[in-house]
Amino acid sequence: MATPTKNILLDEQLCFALYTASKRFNHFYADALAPFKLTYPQYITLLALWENSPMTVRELGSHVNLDSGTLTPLLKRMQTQGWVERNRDENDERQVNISLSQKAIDAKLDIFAHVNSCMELLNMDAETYANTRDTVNFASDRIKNADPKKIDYTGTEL
Amino acid sequence: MATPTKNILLDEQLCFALYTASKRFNHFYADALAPFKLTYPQYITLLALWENSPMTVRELGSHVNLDSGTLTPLLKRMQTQGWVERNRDENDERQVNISLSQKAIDAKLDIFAHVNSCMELLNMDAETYANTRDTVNFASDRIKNADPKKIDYTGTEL
DNA sequence: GCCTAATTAATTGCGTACAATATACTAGAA
DNA sequence: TTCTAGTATATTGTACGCAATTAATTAGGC
Repeated sequence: MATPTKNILLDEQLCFALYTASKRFNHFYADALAPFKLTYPQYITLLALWENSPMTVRELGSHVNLDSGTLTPLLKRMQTQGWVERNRDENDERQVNISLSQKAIDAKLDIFAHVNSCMELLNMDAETYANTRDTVNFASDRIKNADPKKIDYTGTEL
Repeated sequence: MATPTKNILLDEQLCFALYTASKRFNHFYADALAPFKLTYPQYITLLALWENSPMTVRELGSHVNLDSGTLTPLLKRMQTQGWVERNRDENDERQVNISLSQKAIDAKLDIFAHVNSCMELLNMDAETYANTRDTVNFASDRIKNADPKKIDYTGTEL
């Protein structure tokens, strides 16, 4: 007798919970960042740069987990809007150094204050917030280290 | 004396944890679904249809949280690849009914079996998996109900 | 110095996401 | 019936996200 295949229900999937929550946060930040005309990926790019500027495109990408295919056009838009500057490295012309503009340096505290105000709407105490984040990061590590390419497909040909 | 603004560090943000985990799952499923030439959004569309077919575009969208701007082209690609059929409703021609193709009905158990095999790579027992999902969904509800448009920006003009 | 392998960004192509708009159709009021 | 408000999908425009490729530059071996 064949082993019955375990059913998969959409609303029970962790992937779908993460996918939905991530999109909702994207929408949340779209509204929260509207006064600054920033998108969510642009905001996390600024967060990374506020911690460490300048960085090469590669370094920046390793912090925000995005590659040059995403970052290059994103950074060009941010440059157009005056948030960052892009300069070829003088010593190694393969590299492009991304640095904060004065506007970005000046706006930091205003953005932090406004985002912090918006975050209070979540009604999550610091402990719940931290526990949730740690739980997500725990799962995230597991996902990162799993490689489905190792499992070869043995079912019917398409 | 002014209140000091609370600092915001990228790696401490729940939004970034969710954003990263969601992207990693997307990558995980890209590999897991490669034998079937399905993307992750296409897969959750199939999950919804396997539970209930046919559905109108609108009904489907309410299950997977996507609007027609995303679904219309996605469903056209899935139709081209033989996963779904699209038919105008005879009674109400505004609606388009999306139904599973025979190929999708036949492939269901093969896809479930392969995805389940891949999921074992996560090394998460059922309880941890369920707790993580519930924790994410709890936060997701909070994010959904928060509306940053209610907070007006009082900082410096841009 | 000269050739080759490695490194870094940029580009290309495809597939989402979603706001805003347009189009087609339906149903209800006058 | 005709006008109108509402509904359902499609289209348009902008911005990711990432695999794959290309182009430019650097560094290492000889």
